[in-house]
Amino acid sequence: MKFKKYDHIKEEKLISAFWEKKGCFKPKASFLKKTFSIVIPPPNITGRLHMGHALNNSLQDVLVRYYRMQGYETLWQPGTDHAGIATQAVVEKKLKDQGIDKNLLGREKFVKKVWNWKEESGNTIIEQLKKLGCSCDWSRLRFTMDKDLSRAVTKVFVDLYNHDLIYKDEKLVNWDTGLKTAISDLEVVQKDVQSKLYYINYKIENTSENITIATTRPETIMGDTAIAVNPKDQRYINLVGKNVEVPLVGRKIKIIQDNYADPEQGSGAVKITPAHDFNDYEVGKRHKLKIINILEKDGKINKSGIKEFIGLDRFEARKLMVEKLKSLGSLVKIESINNKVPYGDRSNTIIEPLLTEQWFVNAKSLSKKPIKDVKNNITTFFPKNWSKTFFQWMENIEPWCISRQIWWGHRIPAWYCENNKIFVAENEKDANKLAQKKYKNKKFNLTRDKDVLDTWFSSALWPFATMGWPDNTKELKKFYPTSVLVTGFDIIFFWVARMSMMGNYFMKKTPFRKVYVHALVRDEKGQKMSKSKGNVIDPLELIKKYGADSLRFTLISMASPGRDVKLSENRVIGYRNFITKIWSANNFLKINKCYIKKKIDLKKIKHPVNHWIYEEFQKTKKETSNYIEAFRFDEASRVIYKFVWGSYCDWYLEFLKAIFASKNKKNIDECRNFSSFMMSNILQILHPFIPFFTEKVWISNNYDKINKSSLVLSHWTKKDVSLKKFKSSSKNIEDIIEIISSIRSAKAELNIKPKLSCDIIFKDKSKIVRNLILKNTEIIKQMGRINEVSEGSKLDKSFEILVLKEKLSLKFDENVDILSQKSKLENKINILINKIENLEKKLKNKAYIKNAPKEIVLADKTSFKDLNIEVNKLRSIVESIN
RNA sequence: GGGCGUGUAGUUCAGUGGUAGAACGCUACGUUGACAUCGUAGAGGUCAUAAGUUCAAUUCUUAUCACGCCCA
Repeated sequence: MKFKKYDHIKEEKLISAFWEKKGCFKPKASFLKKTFSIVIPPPNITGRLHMGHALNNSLQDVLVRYYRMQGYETLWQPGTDHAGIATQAVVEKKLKDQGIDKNLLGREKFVKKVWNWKEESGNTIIEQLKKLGCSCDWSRLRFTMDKDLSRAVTKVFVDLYNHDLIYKDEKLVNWDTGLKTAISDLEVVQKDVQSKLYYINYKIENTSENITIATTRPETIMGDTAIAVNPKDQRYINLVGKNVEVPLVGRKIKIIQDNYADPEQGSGAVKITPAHDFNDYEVGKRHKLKIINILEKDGKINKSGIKEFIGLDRFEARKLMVEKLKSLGSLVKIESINNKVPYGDRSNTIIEPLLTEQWFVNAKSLSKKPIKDVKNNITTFFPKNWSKTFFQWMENIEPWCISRQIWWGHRIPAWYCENNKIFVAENEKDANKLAQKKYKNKKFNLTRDKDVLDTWFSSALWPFATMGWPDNTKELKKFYPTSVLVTGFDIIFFWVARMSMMGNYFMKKTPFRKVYVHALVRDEKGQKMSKSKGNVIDPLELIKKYGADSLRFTLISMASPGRDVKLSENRVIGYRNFITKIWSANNFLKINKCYIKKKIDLKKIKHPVNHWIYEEFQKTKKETSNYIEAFRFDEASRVIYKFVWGSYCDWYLEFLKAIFASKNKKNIDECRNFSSFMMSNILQILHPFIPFFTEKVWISNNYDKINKSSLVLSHWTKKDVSLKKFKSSSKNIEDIIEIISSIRSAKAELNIKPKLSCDIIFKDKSKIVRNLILKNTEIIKQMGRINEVSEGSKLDKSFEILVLKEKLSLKFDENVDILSQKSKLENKINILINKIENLEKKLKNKAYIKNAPKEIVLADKTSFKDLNIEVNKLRSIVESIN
C-alpha cells in the first residue's frame, strides 16, 4: 500500500487555524493551581523573522507547550515593539521615495503616516511567528505604543521624575549626526578602523619651543582648551603652567597636569577638547576648563570655529585643517594606526560626543535591587556565567540617556512655561495645575517637550505593562513575576538589565525568576550571518522547504548551552527525515489495524515486547522532562530521537511484524492496541518540539476523541507508572536484541547475504540464550532470518558465535569460509587480553583496592571474570575451526 | 588592559574522576511487505600540548598554544 507523503505546507496551515479557532493558547485554569508565564522579547515592527528569532521563539515554545501539557496555567504574552529610530527611518525613506519631505509634512501628519505603515506592515513578524508554530496567546497581542502601554510609560516617567530618578541635564552624549538624535551608550558600536594619527606642534608662549600632541581628529583643535601631561612625566615637568597657542586658532591655552595623559601614548602630551570627547570632558570638569562646542547637530562646524571652516562637514574640515597645518609647518608627521571609532548601530554613521540637554534615568540607583536579586538567586541565569556579565555592566552603570530627538515614540510628558520651568505630569491639564499651584494662578502657555523616549524605556515595562499595570489586574496577580525570560546574550543589557530595574521598582519584584540565555545562530562555517556576507539563511525559506517542525527540531537540538548554533541545511534535512520516519511508522500502524480500541490497563498487558517498549518510553519521558526543565533542549531532543527511531521503529515495530505474522490472536490484539497507545505517547512528548506534525497525526489517529482533547491541551503525566514485571521482561528483550544483533553480525562477517537463512543448533550447555530463543522463536526466526531451531551435536558447516557469554551454533546450507574468521577471532581475543591485562594490573594495585569505591572494584572484578570466560570460549571456537 | 568562552571521530557537537558517545558523512551489502527522506553490518578518536593533584585524569589545578565573543 502506498501512502501519501506528509504535506507540511498544507497541514501546518490547517493545524494553525485549528489551534487558533479553538483558542488553545489562552491560559486555562487548572487543578494544579500552578502558573507558567513568559513574555516574548517583543520583536521590532520593522523586523522580519531571522534565525535568531526562530531559535529564540522555538525555545520559548518548547517551554510553554511543555508546561501547558504539565497542567500549568500558561501564558505566553506576545507583542511588538515600536522601534522608534528604526521605524521612523523606514517610513521616512518610504516618503522620500514618494518625494515627500518629512519636515514639510509636519510632526502630526508624519506620525499618522507611521501608524498607517504599522497597520499595514507592522504585523509581518507576528504572522511569521505563527508560521513557526508559536503558541502565544494571540488574543493578548500588545504593542509598546498601545494606549494602555503608553499610559504605563507616562506614569512611570512621572513617578520616577517625582522621585528624582529621572532628571534633565546638560551633558556630553553620543550624538548621531545622521539621525540628529542622542542615543544611549548601548546603541553605539565600537568599530576597528584604519585611522591616521596626526602629530601637531603647539607653540609655547614667549619661547621658540613647541610641544607636540597627537590626535586622530585634528579638526577638533578648534575646540581645544588645554593640553594635559602626566604629572609623573619628567619630559614636560618644566612646561606645566605655561601657555601654548592653538595653531591657526590663536587661542592661548594652558599646559596642565592630569593622570589621564598617558606618557606611553603618542607624544605623552594630549590636547583637551572637553566639548568633543568623553575623557576630555572629565578632565575639563576637574580643571574647570572652558567648553567650546564647535559642531552643529548635523556635524558641521559652527560659528565657534575658524571662519573658513564654518559650515563644513567635520570630515571636510579635517582635510582642510591638515592642509592648513601643513602649510603652517605645524604638522610634524602622520602615522597610520588601528583604532576604535564609535558608530551608531542604526545609522552606521560616526557618533560625535556632543554637549546637549537631555533626559536621564538614574540607573545606578535603580540597579541596586536587581543586582541584589541576582546575587541572592531570586533571579538566576542559565548558563550561570552570564550573571557575571550582568554584574559587570550593572555595577558600572552610567546614567541612561532616554530622550531622543525624533517624532515616533512616546512623547516626554514634560511641559515648559515661558520661563522654561519644567512641569512633569501625566497630561497637560495636570501640568497646568502644577504650574498654577507654583505661580499662584498665573496664566501660562505651556509647551510640551518635543522629544520622545528611548524605545527601550517602554520595553523595560513590558513584563508588567502587558499584564495591565498600573491597574491591579488578575493577570498580574497570576503571572507576574514571569517564570523565565528567553533571550540572546547580546541583549542582556537591553532587556534583562532594564526590565529588572523597572520591574523591581514598580512591582517590587523581579520580572523573571530565570533568565535563559541562548547563543547566536551562525552559518555552517561558524560565521555570523550577515547580509553583506551573503550567508544569511532565511528561516521562512527553510520552513517552506522542510516544514516549521523540521526547522524547530534542528534549532532546538543544537541549542547546547554556551555554544553557538552552527546551522546547516543538511541538519534540517536530517530532522525532516526523522519526521518522515514517524509518518511512515504511523502508516505501518494503520496497515496493521493498530488502533486504540479500549483504554489501556497496564496491569493486563502481557507481552514482553510491550513491557519493554513501555519501560524504554518511561525512561525517555522522564529524561525529556528533566532535560526540558533544566533547559537542556539539546539533550531532550536527543533522547526522544533515539527512542523513537532506535527503539520504537527499529526494534519494536520489527518485533510486531513477527507477532502479527503469528496466529496468536490475543497477542495480536494486545499489540495492535498497545502500539497505537505508544504512538499517542510519543506524540505527546514530541509535541513541544514538533507541534504541527504531532497534532496532525494525533487527530488523524482519533486520539483527540479517545483522550477528549486536542494534543496541545492534552495532559502529559510525569508520574512513573511502570510495574515490576515490566522490568524483568524488559531485560529479556534487551537480551533478545543482543542475540539477533550477534546473528546478523556473524552473517555479515561471513559474507552471507542477510536474506539467506540459517539454523540455530544448541550444542553448548547454554541456559539463558537457549531459553530466550525457545520462548521467542517467532521473533528470532523472523528478525535473525532463522529457519530451524534444534538441538544437535556435531554438525558440519556450522559456525559458533558468542552471545551473552554463551556459545551458539549457526548452521548454514552452503559452504562458508569459516577459516577466514580465524584471524578475526584471534584479533578479538587479543583486544580482550589487552583489557584483561590492564584490569589485572589494576586489581593487583593495593592502593587501588584500598582507595577506590567498592562498587568500582567489584565491577572491575566481575568484568575481569567475564572477560576471561569470553576469551576462553572464543579460544575454544578458534580451536574448533581447524 | 579587564572579563567570559571554546579546542573530543572526516564534519557538527554531547559527555564523564574508573580506557569515550550521537547525528551527519564514509565503506560493504540490501528493494513486493511502514519508510531509499530507508534497512543491516562496519571502519573511524594519544579527548589541543605540557606539568601537577589522585590508586586512577579526556574530566580537577596550573601553564602554554590556537580560536571566538563582550567590556574599556
